[in-house]
Amino acid sequence: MDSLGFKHHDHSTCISGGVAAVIQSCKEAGLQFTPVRKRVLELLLERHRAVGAYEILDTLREEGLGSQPPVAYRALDFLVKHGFAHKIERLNAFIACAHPGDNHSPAFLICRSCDAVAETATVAAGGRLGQAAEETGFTIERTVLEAEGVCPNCQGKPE
Amino acid sequence: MDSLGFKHHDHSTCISGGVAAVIQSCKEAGLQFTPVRKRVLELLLERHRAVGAYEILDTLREEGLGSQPPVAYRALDFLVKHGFAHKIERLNAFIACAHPGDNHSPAFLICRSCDAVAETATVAAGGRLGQAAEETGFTIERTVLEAEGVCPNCQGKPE
DNA sequence: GCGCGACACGTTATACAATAACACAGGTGC
DNA sequence: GCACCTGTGTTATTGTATAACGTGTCGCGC
Ligand SMILES: [Zn+2]
Ligand SMILES: [Zn+2]
Ligand SMILES: [Zn+2]
Ligand SMILES: [Zn+2]
Repeated sequence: MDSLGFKHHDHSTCISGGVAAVIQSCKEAGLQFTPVRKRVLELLLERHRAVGAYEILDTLREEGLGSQPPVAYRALDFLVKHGFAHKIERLNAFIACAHPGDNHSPAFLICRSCDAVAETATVAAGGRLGQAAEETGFTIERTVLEAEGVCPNCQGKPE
Repeated sequence: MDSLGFKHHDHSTCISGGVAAVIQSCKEAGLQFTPVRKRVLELLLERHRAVGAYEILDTLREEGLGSQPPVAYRALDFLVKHGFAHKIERLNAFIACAHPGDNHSPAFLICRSCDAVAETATVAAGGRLGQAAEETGFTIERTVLEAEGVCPNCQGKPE
């Protein structure tokens, strides 16, 4: 599975493709894909890993697109809200979505050595937990599923 | 399942039992269960919900057990490291473990209305995600599984 | 007894993450 | 013009977490 993420790939098409897909989605949904939002999405796609809000903000500041935290957070909130990016709770950081457009409940594999993050899909309230929830009458609305470990490229590396 | 957590129960035994179990574990493993660590565990058990580090710290300060953030974080790190408590990444908060002693990979049901948190068990690197990881050669060491929704007691409540 | 390392604890300072609150600017509909 | 909505700019503040350094204590080998 290519989109699973630890492989090398043509990164420029990865960015342009991602941006194009989001432009399309916004057009269809009547959302405003403003310059700040676009730039933040590009930054996430460029980095291709989880990025902290303040790292985003530093870049925006250098480029004159905004210098205060709310600027970055508002753009990130927009992207997350509409499924174009995800927040990695474990890292308090953000990453571009690997399959924008789909309505999905993502899961992540996080490498603790190189910080790479791969997105994959889960069954919405699936498996064991969904079962336990149903038994007790708990209604699941959203799940966070993040696995931490070592990616194939970092296997065997010291520390 | 009683330990799943949204039901009423005898809370005093819940605390004393939890502390006793941890004392026992520490004795066996040769760990130091110091006053600060004990008090923090008690606080988590008393609250019986996710508690922020600074809320813990406030109480420690009132009781003269420490006044600076590292005091609370060190105790919490100890408890988490040895499986006596867990961090809820989604809330940036901590909760006492419901089955201390067992070596387990916990999952949580978080009520967005009343903030109750129930701990349940998962298969270690289970299901879909474990499969995807194996296929790509990713080694999972730890998983975060947190479901957000509405608990049975809050179903139908306004807002 | 003495030196030493391991570990817990105390304290200062700082970094990083997130939001509240208010002002302003541009469109759109009437 | 005017009300309304959405996005942006800015100031200030709160919340979360760690770096770095010093102190005290205990157990161990000598
Ligand atoms: Zn996604
Ligand atoms: Zn890696
Ligand atoms: Zn547990
Ligand atoms: Zn509830």
